[in-house]
Amino acid sequence: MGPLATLGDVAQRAGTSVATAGRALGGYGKVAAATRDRVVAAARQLNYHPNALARSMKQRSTFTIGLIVGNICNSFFARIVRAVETAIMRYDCKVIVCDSDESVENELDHARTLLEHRVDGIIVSPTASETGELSRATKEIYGGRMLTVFIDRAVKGARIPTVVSDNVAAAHEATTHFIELGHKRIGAIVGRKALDSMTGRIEGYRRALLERHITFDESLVVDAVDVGVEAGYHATKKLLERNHRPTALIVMNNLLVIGALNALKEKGLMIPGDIALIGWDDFDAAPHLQKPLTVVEQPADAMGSIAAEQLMKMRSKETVDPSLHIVLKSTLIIRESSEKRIWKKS
Amino acid sequence: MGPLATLGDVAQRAGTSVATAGRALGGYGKVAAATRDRVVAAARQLNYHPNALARSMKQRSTFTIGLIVGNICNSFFARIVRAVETAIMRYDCKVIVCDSDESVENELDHARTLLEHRVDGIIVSPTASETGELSRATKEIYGGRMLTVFIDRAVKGARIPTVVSDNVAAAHEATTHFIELGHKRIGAIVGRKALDSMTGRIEGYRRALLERHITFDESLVVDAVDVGVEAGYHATKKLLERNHRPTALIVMNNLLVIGALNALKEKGLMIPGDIALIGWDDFDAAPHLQKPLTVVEQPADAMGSIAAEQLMKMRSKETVDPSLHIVLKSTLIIRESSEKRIWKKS
DNA sequence: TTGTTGGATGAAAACGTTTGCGCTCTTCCG
DNA sequence: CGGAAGAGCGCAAACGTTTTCATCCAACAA
Repeated sequence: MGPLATLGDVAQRAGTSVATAGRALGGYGKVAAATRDRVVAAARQLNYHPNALARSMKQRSTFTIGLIVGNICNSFFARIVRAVETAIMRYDCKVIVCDSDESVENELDHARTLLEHRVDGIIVSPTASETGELSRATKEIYGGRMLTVFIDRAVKGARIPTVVSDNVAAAHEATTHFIELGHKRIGAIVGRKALDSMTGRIEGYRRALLERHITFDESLVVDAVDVGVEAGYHATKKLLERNHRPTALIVMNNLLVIGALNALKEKGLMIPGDIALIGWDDFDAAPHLQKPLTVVEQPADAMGSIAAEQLMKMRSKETVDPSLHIVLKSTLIIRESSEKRIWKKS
Repeated sequence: MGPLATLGDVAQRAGTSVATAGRALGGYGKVAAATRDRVVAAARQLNYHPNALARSMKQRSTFTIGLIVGNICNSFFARIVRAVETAIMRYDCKVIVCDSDESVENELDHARTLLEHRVDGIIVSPTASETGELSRATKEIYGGRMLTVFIDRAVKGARIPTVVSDNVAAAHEATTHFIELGHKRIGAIVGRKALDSMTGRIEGYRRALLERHITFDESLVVDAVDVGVEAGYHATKKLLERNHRPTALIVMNNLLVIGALNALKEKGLMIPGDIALIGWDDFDAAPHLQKPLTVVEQPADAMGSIAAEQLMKMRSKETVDPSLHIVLKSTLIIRESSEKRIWKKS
């Protein structure tokens, strides 16, 4: 199981210098056809595989980018990962995927590691929403030395290109949809209030209410604090145990909505009879739920590939305006969980 | 945005040699406390981040492993990814996740790339089931030069440690469950027949039938050829259009079952009244489907962490029997999609 | 005083590539 | 035939670490 063959070994076997062997295999510089053949044959015999570390050191580029997402088990992020990978592949680059588990600390750890590995750039769905929380990071890593693109979430005050979906508009549309169905008490479960994407969604929700002259009741908006199934369950339960229960509920994240379903089932509430429901981010099983789920669908694929392309632009020295915000439209997919119902006098 | 600070820069600023600076920051060798402080201060001022490439070159270890899975969007694999990551983290290693998209070609491309990056080892859910198909790969990469552990699927004839779940037993249990409910015509949708995991599941299904003296009807087993939602849809449709439709259906993969649901809905068939259903791999939404879905749940977390630990053992020169097969038990989670029903005389 | 430790340091060699430079040799033009 | 051009190739210097080895110096025992 000895050590791997090196360029030196190949050169020796082919009877050339290391330089020529490198040129023959690497496709740079000039080599005679006959020499190239000898080298290639030798390489095959020795099972030669170039050492990417050494190459990267010399070339000062790793042809690798990093991608830090909140939680790979969230299908929204999984789709982003795939989209970024396929987009990046076209530039002959690789992607290192990291999972921050929605913790600022992990996120920075990963960012640091990626920096140490000298990736050419990173795409991050930032866990914090204010530069304050990651001030050292922004100086040290994001935008300091590292080409960075933010995805899914913006960071206030950071001068970094960002690709997001239009959370305000989407929440506005979802809320209006409920209002037009006659709902007046509309609850909202948000992930972490502090996340930029979440504040946008709350804002859209608020605006839609005000527009239709419904007072914005702070107590109907519950912060699940965490972004996960468990958190969604507890937040929903808390909301349902209020004395005057909402007739409709918008759950602003993929995993939270599962938790919400758990809570609703436990309470024996019917959808949409007792309470109507809108989730965030579509998923394969959504049309097959007991009541097919109405969702706000974010363009995950487009977000991923556009972010990747921005990063590749920056990598090729094309300057990209650091205050660039690309905002993509979400769409409301209406299914039965928010369908019309007959109102008993309330 | 100039180049990153190097150890040389730090040494110069601290007034020491490169060697001492390295010792101070790297925690190896002996340094006087005072010197260390000077170096650390200098490093902080210069925002020094060690170059992992250079370090790895010298140390001949990257503290990184590769993980190649079939499809990151399949929640079963997503869970494996997470499990491997958390397990590997305990060894101060990183994980590079690759998505083979269930194609042998992509898988080998990724394996080669990982080899070039000199990862310390790889965990692979192999796309092919026979050494034949990846003969070059097994020589060049898996088991050739690279520490390898297979996960989820075994490869016949490959002498490589493998962690799988007991597919035969699980399929046997699921099928028997159906038989005990009175079903006699039980259909099966498999992913790619050639996949080792799939042959195991078919075998378990077959044995259960024979045990109860039900003839094994080849035409009830449909190979979806691909492992994806679309493939599941087409395969199920094909099966349903047979003249004598089955009364129960086992769908042996996470994504296929969604496709099956699509097909069933399109045909207007009720679950379990018209056709009972068992899926493979649990998912968050499964209990909330129109009819909560009975599934075979594989221990994805355990598989991931055990595979990781095996690999780490091998990495630390501990010899691991290459024919080691670790087989973990799956469990049948019974929900309503396979519940008892009243039989009209058939 | 002298010899012996041993801790702290620096010089320099590796790790495996890529690449600038210079050398040789052929070819081709005037 | 003289000389320019340029293809083909090798030497050696990088890239930024870690590590071996030698050196220096203080401390200490004889």
